[in-house]
Amino acid sequence: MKVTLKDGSQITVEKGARIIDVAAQISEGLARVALIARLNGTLVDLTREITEDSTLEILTFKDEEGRNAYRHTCAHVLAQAVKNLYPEAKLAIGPAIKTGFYYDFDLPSSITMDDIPRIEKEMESIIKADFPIERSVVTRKQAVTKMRGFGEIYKLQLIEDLPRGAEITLYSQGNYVDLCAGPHLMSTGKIKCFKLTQITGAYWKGNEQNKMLTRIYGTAFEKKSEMTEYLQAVEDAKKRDHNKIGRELEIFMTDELVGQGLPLFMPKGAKLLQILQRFVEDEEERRGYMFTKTPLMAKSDLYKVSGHWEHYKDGMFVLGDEAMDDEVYALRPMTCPFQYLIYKNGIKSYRDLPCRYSETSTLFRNEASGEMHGLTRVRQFTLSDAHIVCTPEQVEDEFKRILDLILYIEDCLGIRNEISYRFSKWDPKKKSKYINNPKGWNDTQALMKKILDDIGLDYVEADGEAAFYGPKLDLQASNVWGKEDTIITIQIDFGLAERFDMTYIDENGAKQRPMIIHRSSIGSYERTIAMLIEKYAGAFPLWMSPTQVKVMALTDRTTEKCTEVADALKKQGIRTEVDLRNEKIGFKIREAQLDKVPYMLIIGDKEAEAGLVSVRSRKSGDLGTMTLDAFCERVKKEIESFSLEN
RNA sequence: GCUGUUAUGGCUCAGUAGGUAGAGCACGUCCUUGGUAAGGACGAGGUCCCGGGUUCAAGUCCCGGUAACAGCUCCA
Repeated sequence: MKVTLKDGSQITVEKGARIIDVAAQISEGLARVALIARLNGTLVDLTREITEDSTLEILTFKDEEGRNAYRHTCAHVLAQAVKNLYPEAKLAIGPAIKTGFYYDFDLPSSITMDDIPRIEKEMESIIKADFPIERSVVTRKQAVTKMRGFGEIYKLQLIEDLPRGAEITLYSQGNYVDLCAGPHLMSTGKIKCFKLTQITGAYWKGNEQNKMLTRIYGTAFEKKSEMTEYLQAVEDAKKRDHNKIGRELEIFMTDELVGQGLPLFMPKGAKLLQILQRFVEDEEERRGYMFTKTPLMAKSDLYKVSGHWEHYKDGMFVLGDEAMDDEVYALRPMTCPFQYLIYKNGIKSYRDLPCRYSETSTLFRNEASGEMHGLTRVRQFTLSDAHIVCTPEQVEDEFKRILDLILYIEDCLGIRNEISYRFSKWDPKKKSKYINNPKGWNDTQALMKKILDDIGLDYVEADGEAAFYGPKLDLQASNVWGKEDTIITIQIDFGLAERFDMTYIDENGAKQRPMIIHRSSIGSYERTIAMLIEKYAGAFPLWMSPTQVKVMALTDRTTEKCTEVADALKKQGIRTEVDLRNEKIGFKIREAQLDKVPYMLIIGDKEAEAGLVSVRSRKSGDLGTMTLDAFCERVKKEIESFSLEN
């Protein structure tokens, strides 16, 4: 048999040779690290035999697929251990995930982290026993009989869900048998090190109508050092958690008297928000946007026209009871309908388009109580929102302009590398969630795809993530917990212009239907600030630091001089604070460092006499003395260039 | 919303076995006038999240609520 390897080279093997033997034929070292293989494009176990001329790629822990098989096998070891310790436990599913693996169980009684050492110990002994892992292909009937025999009710449901004609395989190791597509390692002893990290609840099949099962998370590595490093990195990431340091740095707080998902911005946070808002609004104005300021609530009638009442009522804060014949109002969950009414105030000509309305818009969304998280998921937030009403021919150019603005803002914030792009489409199977106009969807999605491909954006497509009125380009970022959130979105709306009967008069005097693009530029200030806190661990770039310079007196002989210097800096527009307290300079510096103040100016008798300031940077420490003018120039240059260096 | 964990001075946390509470930091006063990440002394400060229950007695045990955290689900 001829086997073609990944590098193109060919080797000859005996018919029926197992892949592990082929690996050994290539090199002893490869056979040692081999985990699974890709045979003719399919992932298989190393025990699979070669029966025809084939292409073969041996996969190791360095390959994503190899790593997944390794961890998936570890999930089976976990399941075997749980079954040994809790024989009544029922198995659900147990896949590998990005950071490790999990397995879902239906347990007779709940377990806690205190039970973990026992389970880990049992896993150790399973690994030590080095059970060979065997794959067997069975008929549907055999699979059902076997799983029914074990009382594995969830596995039976999984078998039912398998499409007709699908190959059904069982994997066994010792006394443990699992319904599983594989592939797996050759034996349980191949697992070198693992750790169970968490126990939580999770719905069966991810559906909240179903029973809540017990999910045990874990991770596994080939080397202990790699695992320690990974666990340490997870710990370190948590130190950047905006929800922790955002409170410590007094950027925001919450209070149960106010309510869930309603953060209070403290002076530093409010300053940061103002800095970002001014930056965004100035840039938008430069790029041809007009600003509106519209009400935070409206009668339900408005949302009935827009379709939000039908598609989104549960997410709104409604005031007044329709059943009691009250006039019903609702806090606005979005800005669109308000700006559409402004557009409709007067007849629009094609000469008025594109019409770009922007608003720094406060919105209210009644998120479920378990969803709130720091500043990233809140019930009231402020979005840099805009709606561009344009002709169909202008959509492409406008879309590109929007993306250009967004990329500029990302660069200034220094977050461009943190962001990935998702093209969110509708799900034709869930028509009730969307405006039911398949042609509209297809046309708009095709247009959006063309634009994205033209720009050459690297994006992933996602079904069922669209807005109810059109497809979106979502800019996604992950937080320190590895959870992904939408930071910014651009949406092409083919539905609402019709609902609101928005028109423009074309060059021939005929009424036409415009297209609308919904977009944000910096996203919601809350969520973006959360992201910035985590990105910079609270040490914001100079241009957005709430306090840019702290002037501190060495002794009370220099208080006057310090005040003078601070006033001069403030006059230049540099955000400055003074520290005249009766404390040692080391103490004041320590406090300013912990506060992440970019620059500290220290003024003692020497400086006062020489007319200089002693400069310290939070990043590089003591920079020596210079004139105040020289310092000002340095700071201003850094601010104007949106430098991310300091 | 669901599962689990948690809730004690402004903050971070102790509190043993049910017997009305402690530390460090922060805060105030005083001493100290110090040169690039914590000088010293003294002092003030607590409805132990809220509401019920058990008990002679509840921060501690039980029930309900609220809020925070993690996961699930959701996120126009």
